[in-house]
Amino acid sequence: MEVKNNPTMEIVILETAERLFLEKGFGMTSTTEIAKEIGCNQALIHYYFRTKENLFNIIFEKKFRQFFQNIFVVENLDQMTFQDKLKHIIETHFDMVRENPRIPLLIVNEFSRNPEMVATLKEKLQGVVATLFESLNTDLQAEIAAGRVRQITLIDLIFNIISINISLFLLLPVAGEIMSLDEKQKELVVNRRRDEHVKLILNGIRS
Amino acid sequence: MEVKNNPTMEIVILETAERLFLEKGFGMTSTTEIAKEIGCNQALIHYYFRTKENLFNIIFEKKFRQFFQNIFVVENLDQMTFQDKLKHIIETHFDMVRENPRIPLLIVNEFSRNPEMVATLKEKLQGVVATLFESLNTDLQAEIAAGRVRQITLIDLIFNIISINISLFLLLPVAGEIMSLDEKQKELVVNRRRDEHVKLILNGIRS
DNA sequence: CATTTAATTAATAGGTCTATTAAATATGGA
DNA sequence: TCCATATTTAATAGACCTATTAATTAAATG
Repeated sequence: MEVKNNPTMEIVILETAERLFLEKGFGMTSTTEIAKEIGCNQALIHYYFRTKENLFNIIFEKKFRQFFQNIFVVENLDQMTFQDKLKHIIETHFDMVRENPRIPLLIVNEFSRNPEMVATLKEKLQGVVATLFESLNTDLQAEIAAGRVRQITLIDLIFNIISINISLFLLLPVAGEIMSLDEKQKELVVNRRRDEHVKLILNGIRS
Repeated sequence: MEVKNNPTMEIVILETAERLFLEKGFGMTSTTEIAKEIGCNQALIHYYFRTKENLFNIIFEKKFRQFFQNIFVVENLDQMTFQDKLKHIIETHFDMVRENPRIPLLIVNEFSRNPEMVATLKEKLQGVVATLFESLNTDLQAEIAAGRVRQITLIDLIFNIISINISLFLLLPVAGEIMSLDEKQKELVVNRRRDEHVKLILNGIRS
């Protein structure tokens, strides 16, 4: 017996399911539809992943990690000023969300369907971002002590960044429709907002 | 023949359906479940509302209007400074979202299920908020001209307010779970964030 | 080539969902 | 009270969904 390990079909299923789950959510996506999209037999989904729930959980966990592990990617920020660090963090986070605009919706929706899932996953993330946050907090406290930044907790600052970035991509489809924007105009808005987010956060914490 | 017009059951159905649609979304809520929750026969849902889609649309339209018509409730702001007006608007909007924390999720989800619905509804809202925005824009331009506020469009300012307010309530369930907050602690966070949002927006537009 | 294992499909059981229809029950007015 | 109308229920058609099983085809190995 040989381990076949031909992962192509398994990967095709994962990719197709990921796309559909992100587009339509768990409840509105059926294994029948995933199979039809691929052009294979519906039983094949269950052959590889047993249940729809299991398939979803694999994808959800991947997306959850992807979102939270890369929430703030930082390298070589040591010699920057606090302002420049922050600008870099905001922009990097913005770009990450732009590349994964539907993950926040997936997470929020999944949480109301199954809160235990998030509870389970959070334990696996403990300490991943802790070191960055610690270093950032040292900087923040120094800035506050120097009177260059108003009194604010790191958690609030981070919440501000995440909030403003993800809500843009949550709202953009609806806002674009209401304001009758085409794709080209939406792209312009996104680029303008990228600068605006930096200004808002940096100005917003001035003392 | 007499118009019976006993709306109690119709109202009970609407209220129950609204609660379930807000909790679980369109796809994960069945008419069977709505009926079971009420304790009536499932056919009754269809007797009053014909289809699940129709029932949902009635509720969605109501929630959509509720959210956008009251997006900025303003009365007697005339003699206030721009800063105080803005503070008042942010806090009023915050409180409205706090009372209706799941409407944004409903709207965002429904949009990806059926974009035409939002397109249809937007026409009915044209001009509702236009007058407020016009008056606010006059103030904003004056502040910018006076050098008290940096260069920013009204639309970006409004987007900032809506974004920061709604994302708090979108993220709070997940964030609360990740940070292991109980209901009491969550309430404290919400109150702290209310002040933080005012500071962030007001500081964030300083020149 | 023959045989074993893997991948894929066809068929289907069992469940739930939406929507309809016909029958039963309640209600209000003459 | 009796009748007409409104409300509610029981029953069910028809579709789709998840998951399993058995049969078929493909691939690998000796």
